[in-house]
Amino acid sequence: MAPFMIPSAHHPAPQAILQEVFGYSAFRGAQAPIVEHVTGGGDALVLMPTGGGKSLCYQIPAIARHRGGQGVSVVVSPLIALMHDQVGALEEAGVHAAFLNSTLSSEQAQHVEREMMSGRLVMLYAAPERITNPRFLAQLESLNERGLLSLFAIDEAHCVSQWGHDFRSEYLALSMLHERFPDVPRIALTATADDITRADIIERLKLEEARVFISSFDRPNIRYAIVEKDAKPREQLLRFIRDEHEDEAGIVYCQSRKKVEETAAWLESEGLRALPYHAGLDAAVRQRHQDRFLREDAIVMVATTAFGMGIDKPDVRFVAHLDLPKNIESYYQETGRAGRDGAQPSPG
DNA sequence: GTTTACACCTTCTGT
Repeated sequence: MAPFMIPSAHHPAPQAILQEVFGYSAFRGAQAPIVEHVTGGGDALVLMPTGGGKSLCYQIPAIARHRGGQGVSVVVSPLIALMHDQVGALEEAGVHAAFLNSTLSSEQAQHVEREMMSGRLVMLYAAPERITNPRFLAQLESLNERGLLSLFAIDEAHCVSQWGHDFRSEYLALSMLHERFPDVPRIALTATADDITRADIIERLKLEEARVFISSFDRPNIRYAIVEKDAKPREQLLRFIRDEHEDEAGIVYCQSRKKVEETAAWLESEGLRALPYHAGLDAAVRQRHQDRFLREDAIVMVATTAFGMGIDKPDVRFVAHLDLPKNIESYYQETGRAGRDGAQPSPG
């Protein structure tokens, strides 16, 4: 048997949870020191690329601390779809997790709140708008007074920097978690963080005391190429797809909804299976297009930035940008959706 | 200059 980690006085060994709950025999990369640090009550900022196993970095501490009698971990998540995915996977693994969001009926929400307030729940997922709501904060206070508020995990923490300043201001209000619950440890995680974003997350979330864990962001199977636009960029794109990615799945990013629709329609008229995706489309249409992209082969998704977070398709073979992304992190984040399976793609 | 999402159960009137 491999050497095992020495469990702390109060928590079961993380390694045992990894094996028993998730079925893995060993931690990858920096997971082990992160899990140990957070389980022991330390704050952390985790920068780990797509596919690096970020979720386990807070889920295993949450389980360990719950088993150690420390109660409920609260996970801040930006999207309802992400909450559904995570909670579904945890329940399948036999972990008592739930979300609170606007898709629940009031009866369902009350049930989740009872599970939370009793301390039976291991992990509760919610959006920052819910977390910073006064009624919800009062519930957290009550939980904390009884020693049953175990951990805050801020998932996709680049949203603090990306959205907090204008689009979703509640992201900035998350700093209150530290002020109101100074003894509850916090872990923030993201796959996107250059120096500026990282400093902004630390400042906005008041994570100055947190230990920072930075994994390598090199994705060796991704090739980056910048090509000068010629007079007809759409035809250039079509040649790129036909010549280099015939019958393969890929994503084409455009800056505006209008350009998404025009480009998708044009590619389709040229015989490709292309679908548009942006936030102005009907929810049912968005869902249908996303499902087709995930399930079928060789779909080209033409999208705004609305498409991407939480998309876990292993065989995306190219990510093309018809317009320049706003900044380098956006570009890195968007191209990062290619080649999750490790095979050789070639984004442009 | 564009594009990104969550949550609210809050009011008024005439019968």
